[in-house]
Amino acid sequence: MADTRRSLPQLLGDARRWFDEGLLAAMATTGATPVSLPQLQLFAVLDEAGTTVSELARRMGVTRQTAHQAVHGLVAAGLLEQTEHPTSARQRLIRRTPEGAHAHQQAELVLERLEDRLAERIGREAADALRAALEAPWGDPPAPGQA
Amino acid sequence: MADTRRSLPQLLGDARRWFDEGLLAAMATTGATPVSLPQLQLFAVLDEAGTTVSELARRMGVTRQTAHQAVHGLVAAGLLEQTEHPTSARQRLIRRTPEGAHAHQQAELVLERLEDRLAERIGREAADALRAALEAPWGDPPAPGQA
DNA sequence: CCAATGTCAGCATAACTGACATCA
DNA sequence: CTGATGTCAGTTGTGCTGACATTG
Repeated sequence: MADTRRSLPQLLGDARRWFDEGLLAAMATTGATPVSLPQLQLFAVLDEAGTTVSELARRMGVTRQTAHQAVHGLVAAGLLEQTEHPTSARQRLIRRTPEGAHAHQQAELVLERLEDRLAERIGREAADALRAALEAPWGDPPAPGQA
Repeated sequence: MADTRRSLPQLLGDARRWFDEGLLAAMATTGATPVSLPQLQLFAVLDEAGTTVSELARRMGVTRQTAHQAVHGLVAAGLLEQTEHPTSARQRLIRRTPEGAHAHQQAELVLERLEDRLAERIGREAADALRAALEAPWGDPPAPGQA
């Protein structure tokens, strides 16, 4: 407590770790296919219809190559599959296998429970306010020159 | 928007990136000694009196070795120094050099400004609520067995 | 020819585990 | 002797950039 207060970045990091640890632990107990954190993140940006790797990369905010790597791992694990695009031969659709869909639902369920747990501990209003603040449009990080 | 809402971990990660990018950019323009992100994180857990590496590791939530590595880099950069512990010969105190103290203040100032900027964009109440929610005691991540 | 895509390969960073010497 | 500390070393994971073939 020597310091006035902990820095926001650090608090944000701790909060994220809280969720990540809970999620990983819960997924591990399901006994199913072990997934890494970035792979879970990839799941979060998937959609039902199927998507291309480039599109996934844009949604995750990483490069095509990074997304490709994550997809590759999940394909190898049998949770995703690549199918031919109906109209375009250069694009390949990424979709979940039945097992992948199951894991996906499992992960979303765990996340919901974690959020409920958090609400129990810090109060529903605080949890809602947290989500609201995070969902608000923050814009780009301020450039120092204009500060 | 196909999905109901983005996952909290992802939102938290984005928020953290927002601060990290702004902080790094601002620090870069000061022209001073270039610091990496983990090194900045290390600065955040320092105190005036001086601390041991093991203690810093505990505060950061990482292993002794990881903390040691970060300290080593900052010592090499001239921002930190290791001095002998007054009473114990096996412990070595980590303290800031004058230059390190300057960089530290600089970083804290930038962070304050970033938080103000955020308040301008999402509203003061939302920003305060965010900090309040993050500072609340979350406890340990829930174990899946008891869910 | 040009732009976007999917892919492979190499590199950098940052965390980890293992091991060991030192000292209370 | 035991435990905590500081340190060196190696390893793993995750992201990046560079390069190239393919296709619309």
